[in-house]
Amino acid sequence: MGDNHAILPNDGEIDYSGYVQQFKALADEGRLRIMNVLTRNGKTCVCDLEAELGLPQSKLSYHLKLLLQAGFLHKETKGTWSYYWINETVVNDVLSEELCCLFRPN
Amino acid sequence: MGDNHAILPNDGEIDYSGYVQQFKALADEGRLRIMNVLTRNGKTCVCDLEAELGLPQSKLSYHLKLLLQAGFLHKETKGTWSYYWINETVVNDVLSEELCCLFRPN
DNA sequence: CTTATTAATCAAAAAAAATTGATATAAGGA
DNA sequence: TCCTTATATCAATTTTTTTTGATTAATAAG
Repeated sequence: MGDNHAILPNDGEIDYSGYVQQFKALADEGRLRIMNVLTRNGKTCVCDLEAELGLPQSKLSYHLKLLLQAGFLHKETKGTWSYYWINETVVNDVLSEELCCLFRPN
Repeated sequence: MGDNHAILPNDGEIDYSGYVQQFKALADEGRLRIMNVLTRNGKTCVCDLEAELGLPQSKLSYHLKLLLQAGFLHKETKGTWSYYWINETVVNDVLSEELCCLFRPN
């Protein structure tokens, strides 16, 4: 029990569940491709993602949900359309600058 | 096909497999705990990790292999002991500075 | 009000990953 | 050499995740 307690938390004090959820969300090629398209194109509706990625609608919906739940995406619904875009704050808190342009904007 | 070709690769040009492997490696609480212990303690042998983490040996070996294959760890064998430690270069290329002290040193 | 469109949800099946206990390997010491 | 210790590997099982196709819900347009 050292003085670095506040800086280096002990193993027992850490709640890993949020990190696990985030890394799981990124641990899939389809979802990384979604992140990449949204990084390049900005706010996009599901139907356009469907066209751009060539993914069936229900599959896309499933993967978008995981990314959204992990906090990596924002979502807005307008009429029957749903738009998704990158939550830069969350992405930047997780990913390195080296991954900029690939999965995080700017 | 714009001029930003070199900076923003198109979806089709990206090989995601390495990224997927890396995020999969991090997408597990046991493995994040291993990363955290190694971040805090530096080079450690498997038997000490076993004791510190309370994981059965074959399970630990399995998870260490995944982290090693993803590039996040170095490994050195001395006699019957195997020592693992963080590959800071690779970790830093993937994770944000905010994750410093948790899963990446310094 | 009927029909078409967009997207989310659901349940079943398929695929992938993790756990377990046993066995194998390899080094070191008696 | 024989025994012990440290670690890796293997095969079988269990668990988790993903895929698929169908259904539902909600809006909009005619």
